[in-house]
Amino acid sequence: MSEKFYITTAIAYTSRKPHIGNTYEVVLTDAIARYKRERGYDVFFLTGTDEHGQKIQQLADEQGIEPQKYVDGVAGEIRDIWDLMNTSYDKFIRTTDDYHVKAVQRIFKKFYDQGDIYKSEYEGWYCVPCESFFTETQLVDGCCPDCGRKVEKTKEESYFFKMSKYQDKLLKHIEENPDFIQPESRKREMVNNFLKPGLQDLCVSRTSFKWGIPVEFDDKHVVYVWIDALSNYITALGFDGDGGGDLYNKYWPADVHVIGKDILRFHTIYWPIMLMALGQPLPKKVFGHPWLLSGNDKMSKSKGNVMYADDLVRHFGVDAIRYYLLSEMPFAQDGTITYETIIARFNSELANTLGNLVNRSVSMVNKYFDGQLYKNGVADSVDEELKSAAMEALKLTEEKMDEYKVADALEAIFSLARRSNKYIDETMPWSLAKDESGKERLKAVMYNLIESIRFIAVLLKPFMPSASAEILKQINCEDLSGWDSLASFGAVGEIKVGAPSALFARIDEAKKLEEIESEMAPPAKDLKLKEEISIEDFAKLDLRVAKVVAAEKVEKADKLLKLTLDLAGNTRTIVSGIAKSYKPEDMVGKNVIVIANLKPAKIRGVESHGMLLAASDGDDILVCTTDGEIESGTAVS
RNA sequence: CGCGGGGUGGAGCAGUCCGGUAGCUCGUCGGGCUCAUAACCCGAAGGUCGUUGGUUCAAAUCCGGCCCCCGCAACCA
Repeated sequence: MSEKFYITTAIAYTSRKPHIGNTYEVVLTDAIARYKRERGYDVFFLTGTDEHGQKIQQLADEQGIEPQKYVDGVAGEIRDIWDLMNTSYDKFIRTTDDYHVKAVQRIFKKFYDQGDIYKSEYEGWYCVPCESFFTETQLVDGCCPDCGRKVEKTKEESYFFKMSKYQDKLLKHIEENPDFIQPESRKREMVNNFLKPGLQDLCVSRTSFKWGIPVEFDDKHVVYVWIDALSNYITALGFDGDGGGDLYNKYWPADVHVIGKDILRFHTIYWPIMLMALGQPLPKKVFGHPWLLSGNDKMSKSKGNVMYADDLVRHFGVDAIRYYLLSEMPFAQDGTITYETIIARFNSELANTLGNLVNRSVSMVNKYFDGQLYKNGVADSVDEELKSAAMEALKLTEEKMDEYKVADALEAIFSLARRSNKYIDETMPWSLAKDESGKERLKAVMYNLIESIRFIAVLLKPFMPSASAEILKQINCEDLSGWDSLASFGAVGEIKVGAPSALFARIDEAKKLEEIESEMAPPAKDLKLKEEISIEDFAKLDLRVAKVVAAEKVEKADKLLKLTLDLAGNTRTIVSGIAKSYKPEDMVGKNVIVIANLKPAKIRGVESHGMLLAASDGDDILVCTTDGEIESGTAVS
């Protein structure tokens, strides 16, 4: 019986359509899953969606529909994208699935019954207009991160999980299993930041929203994300709170959880502790992959740099995007994606190196031998070199994939493609074809070339399934496409190859960019205006021009600048949350617009007399200024 | 001194654990070839390996100081 291999992605949150960065995870996991299947493992590949939470309730409310209907829509969209990317998951779990809900309720109850969960109060900051809780660190300058208004300290009844009870056991586990957290650098982060200082108890229920799995024995509460979402890895296999059926017994523990580096803490601390509390074995490995950045920035809606899988696939094709994602991402550092780099890699690697190799080779076999391949003993030293390059590519691909270094594995395969191109130049088939005396040698050359291409195609299966199949079809080797057929170079028989056709047509960069540009005209956004006000309301604001005469950072506050302003000879101090975007020296001499009659407030111990106007998209802040010089103190209306 | 990562030819990375000719892909320039998707092959230019001190016969690599960038900082899924 073959060895089992259980691999999972994190479940995707159904708040909105996932972007290409989110999609990367499932493609990466798919490549590993497909590779393991090729190697003969009995693979179970799980993915799915996380569908509960306040945010979803809010989004559904905004659209005036039931949360269930909302998540049905988004989950469908996510699944469509996963399918579009040709991912080979065995199960797609949704946290709103019946069996999951029931199992989570039992798990929660079990924790409570055995004393791991207790009821207490969760202290947080509450924004009344937004009806939302925030933690200290979420606040922006001490105000609501959504609306910018004041928040008040509030208590909410909550259930807590006693994390500290298991921390020593977990620390021991991590130290005894050096491969548990990958990459290694993340492990240090987890251990030093969280485990060594001692774990705080984790809040595992909420009363402030309803869209979640109800706590059976206390229906005011819903299970908060951790227990709900993380449990999916076992409930998907049929774990029901105490044990599971055949699937669970066969596949658990997971061989690897593939997740984003941002949620590593939940998977390497909270999840193992939950499993310990359940008396179940821990996953063997947690791999926190890096982020895919758009240019130099994190993809975010406000930056307008979000890319989606379906758009990219429409322009470049599924396998080209799979290839880009898998080859571009380093193992432990963030990767980047731009249209320019996609096109550059597409042309140089897919079209030139790989596509053209297949095309020129198949063309020659057709041209010289009417497509017929001959196996004869004629050999030269360059043949040996090609052969060992093929065996080396196989060996390297396996080595790298066993460490999940997917980009390195692809590089090894393309290295064989480059070597094969070189082989053509070394053997000069066109020259051999010129007279009869070269024919026997030419047969051998064509044979070696096609065999090398077959190696490439088989090796590419986990990464680019369709392109691989297309190559195998062109060389008529669909029956010789198993990984085990690579055991020796020379397995292909005296077959007849098919007709050549371009695998990846070169892209005209300027033309393609223009095409993309014209499509990108963004649709008008919903401005979500606040309620209408009268001119009298506006007149209450006293806006003035002020000149910044001095600026300094506020101590122990990353985001705050203390500004000294001049208003027609009057000096006043304003504290402003702009330090992330402006250095103190940038501000000096600038004209700014201030609300001059705002009630003074103390921020980080500094009295602030007014507020300056600035536009912010959440990350970048730009202060409002005057379009030229004007006397300070001048009214603005 | 909160924790962690990074700083290597124009771009992106490897090499650093286990000191000893600085490697790969792309780009640029020159040459070759014509089977092929103006592609492929060869060659060249280009780097004080962030900075500074130390250890050593020898430092990108080991040790110390400093500078810059990025992530995380606990319940934002």
